[in-house]
Amino acid sequence: MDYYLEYTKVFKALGDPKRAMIVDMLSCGELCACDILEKFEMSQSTLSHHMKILCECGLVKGRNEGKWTYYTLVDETIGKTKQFFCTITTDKENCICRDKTNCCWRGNENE
Amino acid sequence: MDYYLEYTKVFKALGDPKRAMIVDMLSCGELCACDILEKFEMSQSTLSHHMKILCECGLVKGRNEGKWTYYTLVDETIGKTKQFFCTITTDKENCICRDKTNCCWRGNENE
DNA sequence: ATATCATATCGAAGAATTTAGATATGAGGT
DNA sequence: ACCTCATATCTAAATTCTTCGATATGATAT
Repeated sequence: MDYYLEYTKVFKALGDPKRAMIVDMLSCGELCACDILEKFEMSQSTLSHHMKILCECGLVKGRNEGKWTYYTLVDETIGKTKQFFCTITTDKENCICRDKTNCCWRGNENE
Repeated sequence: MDYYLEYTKVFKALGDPKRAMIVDMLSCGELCACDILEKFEMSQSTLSHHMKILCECGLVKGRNEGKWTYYTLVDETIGKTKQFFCTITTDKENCICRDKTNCCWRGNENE
């Protein structure tokens, strides 16, 4: 069930309004952590934590330049996530609802 | 910031692989709770809790018929959520990154 | 080499989420 | 009326998330 897990990580990352807002900010181009921090009322360590979550799910990537870290959105992940969202919300031949086994999700056994 | 909050609820709901899988199952049409429960290794009360979260964010709605509850996806929410996802990941004139005030997210003060 | 700046990591507290068992509700059947 | 079935709600334990202060790291400037 890695398939679901991969994309639910992205959704979980976007499930926090501050992180969704950070993504929105990055949609117009690269920003460094300090630019983002300026806009929010949160500590530097909290922002760093949120950026890590956004990076770990693949939605954002960081680039170091001198003492700064610049962040950008990752188009490929965005595209794949849109695709995933469409897939799970659209009728289809090979949907899990037609799978007759009763084990489509059993925790971590297949990870 | 109700705008972000509204959709981040949907993402949070989809941020659990079991719930994403339930949505996938519903994509081919209405199912009752017992149909869904059959496919998963989870207790009835846990499923009921997950269905509540999916309903509360507007992604799913329930319909009672006799002793059964039938669930379906809500197309309108799906469409709006796609739109939101596109908006926050696409460059745009009125992006919050161009908003010069430094208060775009301050917790609940505007709710 | 030392000081400063930007960012990351650690550690801990509090809040929220996930889960299941027990119980409640409400519809149907006998 | 009573029993059973499907689902919801309550409660509580375990886990995960969020946040921040303190500290570490690593780059640049003096």
